[in-house]
Amino acid sequence: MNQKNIATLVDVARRSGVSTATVSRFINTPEKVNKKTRDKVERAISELGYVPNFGARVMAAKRTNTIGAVIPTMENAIFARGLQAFQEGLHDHGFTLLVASSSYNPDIEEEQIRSLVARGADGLLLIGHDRNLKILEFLERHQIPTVAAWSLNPHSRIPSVGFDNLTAMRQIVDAALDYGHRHIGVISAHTKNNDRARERLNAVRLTLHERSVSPENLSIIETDYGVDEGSAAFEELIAQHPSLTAVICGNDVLAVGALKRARELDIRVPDQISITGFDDIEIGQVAFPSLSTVHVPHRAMGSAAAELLAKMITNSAPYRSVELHTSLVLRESLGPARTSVKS
Amino acid sequence: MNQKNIATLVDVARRSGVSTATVSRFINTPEKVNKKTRDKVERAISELGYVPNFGARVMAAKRTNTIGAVIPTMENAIFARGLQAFQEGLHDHGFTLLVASSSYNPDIEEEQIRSLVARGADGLLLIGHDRNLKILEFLERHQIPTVAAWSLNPHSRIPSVGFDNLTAMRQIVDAALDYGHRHIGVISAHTKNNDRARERLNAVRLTLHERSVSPENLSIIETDYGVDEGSAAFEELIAQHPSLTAVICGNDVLAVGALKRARELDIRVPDQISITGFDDIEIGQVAFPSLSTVHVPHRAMGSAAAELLAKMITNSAPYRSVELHTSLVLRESLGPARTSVKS
DNA sequence: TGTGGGTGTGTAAGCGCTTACATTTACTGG
DNA sequence: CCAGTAAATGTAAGCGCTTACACACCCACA
Repeated sequence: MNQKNIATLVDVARRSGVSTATVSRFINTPEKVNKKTRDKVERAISELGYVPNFGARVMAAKRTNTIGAVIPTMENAIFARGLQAFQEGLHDHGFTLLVASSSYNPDIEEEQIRSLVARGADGLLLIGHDRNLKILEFLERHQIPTVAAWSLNPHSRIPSVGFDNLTAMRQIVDAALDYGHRHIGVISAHTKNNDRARERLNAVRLTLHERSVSPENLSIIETDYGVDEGSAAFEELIAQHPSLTAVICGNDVLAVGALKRARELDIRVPDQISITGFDDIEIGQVAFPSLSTVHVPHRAMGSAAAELLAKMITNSAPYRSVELHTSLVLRESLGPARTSVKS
Repeated sequence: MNQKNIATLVDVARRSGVSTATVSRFINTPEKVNKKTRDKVERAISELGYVPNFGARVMAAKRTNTIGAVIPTMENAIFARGLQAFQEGLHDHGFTLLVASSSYNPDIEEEQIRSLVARGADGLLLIGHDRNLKILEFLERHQIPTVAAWSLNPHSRIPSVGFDNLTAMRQIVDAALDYGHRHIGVISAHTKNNDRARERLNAVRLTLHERSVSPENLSIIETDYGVDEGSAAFEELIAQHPSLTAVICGNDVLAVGALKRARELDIRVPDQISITGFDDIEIGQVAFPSLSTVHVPHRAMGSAAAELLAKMITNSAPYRSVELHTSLVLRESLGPARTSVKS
C-alpha cells in the first residue's frame, strides 16, 4: 500500500500468495487462470478493495478502450441525444466515452483533442469539419481513428457520419418559397469555424438565387447560440425589415427564441410571419405554435458514428463516410406568406 | 519513437541535447529552466509534435488535475447548464472536467465512479445522495474529495452543494393550494434511487397534510424522464381522475409534456387545469402557456460546486455544504382552481 | 519409463514520465 | 585566486501495470 492507502496489484499478489502476473491475468483473461487460484485472487481483491490503476494499465498495455468526443457545448440539447446514442453504441463494443466541450472555440477544441489523445483515447468523435491542418496532422501522426459528425464532407481526410447541411436546409427553404415567401430573414449561428452554419446559410442564398429571388430580399443576422439570442435577433430583424414574411433560423433554439419574441410582440405566427427551425429537438414540439423544422436523425447518427469508429479502431479497416438523410417536419409555424406587406 | 510513431520525452531530450529531467522541467516548471535551454527544448517539442503521455505522467506524479462528474443523463437540459458552469469554474482552477453518464442506473453509476477514480480523478461531482454504502466507502478509502449537487443532505458523509428539494417543492405546492386547488395530481420522476424526486414528492404529501387536504385528493404517477412520458402520464391522470384541477410535475420536462398533451386534448391551461414544473429550464419559458415553476440556480450551483471541490482538493480543508435557494416563478400555467368539477 | 504437449505460474523487462539527489557551472566577495 | 553559494542540469530510481519467455507440472500415449 502506498501513502494514499490504495491497494496495488502487488498487494493483491502478496495477499493471495501468487505472482503479479497471475493477478494481472485474473483481471484481463480470467479463463487462463485456474479456478482455485481465481477464487483466492478474487477474495484478496475484494478484501483490499483493489481497483487497477488506469494510467499504469494504459502505459503497459497501450490500449484504453476509451474514446473521446469533443462537442461545441454541453449547454444545449442538439448534441445530447446523438451523444447518448453514441455512448450506448460504444458501450456495446466495450468502449467508454469521455466527453469534453470546446465552447465553440477552436483553440479550446484543439486543447481538448490533445488532452484526450494524451489520455490515450483510442478514437475521437468531432463535430463538423472546420479545423486547421495542424490538428489534423497531429491526429494522423498519432494514428487516432477519428470521425466527424453532424456534417458531411467527402473531401475531408476525416470520414463523416452525418448529413449534407446544404441539401437539408434547402428542403425547408424550398418549402418556404413554395408558400409564397419572397422576403426572407435568416437568423444564423456564427458561420466562422462552423461548417454546419455556413452550409445552411449557403443553402438559403443558393435556393433564392435558383428561384430568382433577389438577394436584396434576403436579410441575415448571425448571432450566438441561445433562446434569448434568437429573440433579440428576431426583433432586430423585423424592426429593420418590416417587409419580411418568413424568418428561417439556423437551428431550433434560435427559432424558438424568435417564436417567443413574436408572441411577446403580438405578432401572429404563421399568419403574419412564418418561422422555421433546424434540428427537430423537443423544444420545437412544445413551443407554440409548434415549429416547422428539418428533422435530423440524431440517434441514428450517434449509433452510426459508434459503429464506424469501433470498426476503424478494431479492424483498422478501410472506412467510408456514412450519409444520413434529413426530412422536413411541417408543423404550425410555417404558413403562406401574407399578401399585404403591412399586417 | 515507438511503433506508433509517437515522440516521447526521451526523443525530445535526445533531439535537444538535454536530459529527460530538463525536458520534464520545461513542461512542468519552465521558470526553472534557462532561457537558452528552454528555446532548444521548445523547438524540439514542436518539431516532433510531442505530447506528454498522460498515463505516464499520472503514474509518476500522482496528480491528474482532472475531476470527474457522473450525471444521470446527458439527454436533457437539466444538468447541462449547471455542468457548464461547473466546468468553467474548474477551468479557472486549472482542472479538466470529464463527464460520464449513468442512465439513472446505480450500477452504471458505480462503474463510472470506479472508472473515473481508476483514471486518477482528483475529485468527483455526483448528483444527489442516493447511493449505497459500498461506493461511499470506496471513495473514502481512496480519499477522493467528492461533492453531491442538486440536493442537500446534512447527514450524508458527502458534502452537498444544492438546495433543499423538499422546501423548494413546497413553495409551488403552497402556491397551488393558495389558488384554491384541492384535487391535485402529481407526475413524478421515479423515486427509487432518486432523492430529489422523492423529496419533491414528499413535499406534496406533507404540504397537503399540513393544510388539511385529504390524501384521497392526491393522485400520483411515477414515470420515466421525457416530454412524451409527461404527456402520457398527464392523459392517464386526468382520465382516471377527472376532478383534478392541478397537476404538479416533478420537473419541467414532464410538465411541458403535460402542457403539450393538454393542448392536444383541447384542455385549457390554466382555466380548466393548472400545471406546474420544477427546475426552470428554457423549455418552460417557450412552452405555451408558459410554465409556472420553481427556479433552480443552476449556474450558481455549478460554480459553487467547482469552488468547493477545488478547495477540498488543494487544501484538504474542512469543508461545509453550500445551500442555495430556489424561488417561485409564476408564469401562465398556474391559475385559480375552476369551481365546478366538470369543465 | 520416456516423450510430447497442454496448462498454469512465475520472473523480470519495460511502458513514459517525475523528482530526490548528485553534480556541474557561474558568480560573489574576501 | 579560491571558498562559498545559488542556479542549472544530469542521473537514476521508481510509479503500477502487462506480457514475452521460461519453467514446472500433469497426463496421455507409445
